[in-house]
Amino acid sequence: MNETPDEIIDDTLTGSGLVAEKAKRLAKVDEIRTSGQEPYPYRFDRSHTLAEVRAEHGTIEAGTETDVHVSVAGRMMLKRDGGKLIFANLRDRSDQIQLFISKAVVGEDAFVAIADLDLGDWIGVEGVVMATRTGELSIKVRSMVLLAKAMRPIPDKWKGLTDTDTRFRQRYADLIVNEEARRAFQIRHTMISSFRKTLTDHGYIEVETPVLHMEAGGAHARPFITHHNTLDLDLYLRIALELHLKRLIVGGMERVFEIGRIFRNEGMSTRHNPEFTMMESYQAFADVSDIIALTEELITNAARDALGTTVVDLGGEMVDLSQPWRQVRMIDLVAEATGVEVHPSQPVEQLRELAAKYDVKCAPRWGSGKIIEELFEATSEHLLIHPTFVTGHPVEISPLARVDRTDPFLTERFELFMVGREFANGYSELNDPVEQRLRFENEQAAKDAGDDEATGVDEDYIRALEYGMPPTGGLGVGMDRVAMMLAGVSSIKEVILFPTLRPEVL
RNA sequence: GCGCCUCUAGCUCAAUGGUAGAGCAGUGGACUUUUAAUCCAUUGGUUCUGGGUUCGAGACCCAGGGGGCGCACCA
Repeated sequence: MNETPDEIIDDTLTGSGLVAEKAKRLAKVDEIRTSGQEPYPYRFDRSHTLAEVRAEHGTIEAGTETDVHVSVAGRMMLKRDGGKLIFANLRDRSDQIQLFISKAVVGEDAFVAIADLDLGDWIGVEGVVMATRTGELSIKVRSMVLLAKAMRPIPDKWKGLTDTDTRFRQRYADLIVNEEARRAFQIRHTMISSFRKTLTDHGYIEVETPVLHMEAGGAHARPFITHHNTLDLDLYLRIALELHLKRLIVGGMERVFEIGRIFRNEGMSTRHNPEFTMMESYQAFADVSDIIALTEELITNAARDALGTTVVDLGGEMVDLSQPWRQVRMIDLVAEATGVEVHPSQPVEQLRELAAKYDVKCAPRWGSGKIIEELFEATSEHLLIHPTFVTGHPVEISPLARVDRTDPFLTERFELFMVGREFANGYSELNDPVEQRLRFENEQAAKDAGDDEATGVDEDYIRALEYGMPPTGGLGVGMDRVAMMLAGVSSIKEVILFPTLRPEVL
């Protein structure tokens, strides 16, 4: 190396790779500091969001200028330099508006500073609202301050980012350039806030229960295991919200819900992320029929709030959610699909034979109820495009649900399906502590037999039930899937800001 | 975990086994009503990594890595 450091710097400053680009922008920051300006000021007072500017003045006549002064802030997304006149596009969260920068108005120094901005820089401007000759609403800039210098170039100004790896790893960059990504997360936000409103309107109160569990109960799933040092105790990240929320019903809170992250140590796919968001709600004195009605209301309201319509695209078919949703028993769907009547009271051998016809492989310990569910999944689930409440799940696969008041082999339970996917699950809650203990013991037996998704006996939960839980209806909704449905996307990663990915090799 | 596809400039994409290119971004210049501004000039490469075949590899082969899709898993 016989180059002097100066020569090296000169070299990077004349190149245009990423390293050179960053070096140029760092040099600009130095220049700004040298000139007595602050490249990263602490705050900026804005008078309007861009959407407010548009709402208040969007209709002014082409070629006119108001005397309305505004201060706005955002990221500079485009710049069209015209010698003594610069047009730039400024974007904030709410909207995008054109900036009209005239050398004669801002003066020589400010004009040079603006011309020297890079796409992606955060700026605040003060000026008057106007419309150009072509009618484009603009802000005639009188002064500009840099709010934060961008060191890296933003991705392609009109094709955005397409590489899914980069989009999910660098979500910040995705959000800067991809309008659809911003839209999906706006829909997700509106949906969640709609759920909160519907529930609180019904007298529910929002609670928070532990993420760290002694026993990973409330669902069948492999848990993540972690360790608490002080207690020297292995703990599980929750796989469901259910058991703690029902303890609160025992405590007399009557109507509770939680929207929370749960964790399942299982495969990842377009529909599965290891951590995802569940909404669970429990209502004293209610049964499954009340919960079915609530579920319809929650999802229909969410569509109306997030999309402005109850008509949604379900796998290419436009469906009005405000129409009544179908209810059908799981055993009836299986009978419909196979032409054979099925019931969990049947001998397991009969169902095994039927399962074999449909290529459903049965584990030796499965009973009739579990096989019926597998048959349902193999033959019927994927056909349920329109919203459908599948009801009457066998007792064997529903350890926390109450037995159907007319059929001791079934439970008062439903799962909601749309586009062939499960969205929600609810039931009349089992509140008899003696029966609950028996159900847990069956689970324990399955666990002992090697089922690593089965749960053990939750003694504290039994103790809670022994204090008395009123009749209760409960619900669980996979919020990510509702968001996917409303946003019209086919991958769960499109509605999770930072989906789980393998570590990046830098 | 298995199968198929994919990875080239900051971004979006090209390139019969034969000198790695374009558009945007960047840099220099012209322009006071642009809209992905336009026009002229121009810089920029570990072709994911490591091996191999070949006179010659971005391309073909092997191994590894990231991602996508499908299957499995997910009551």
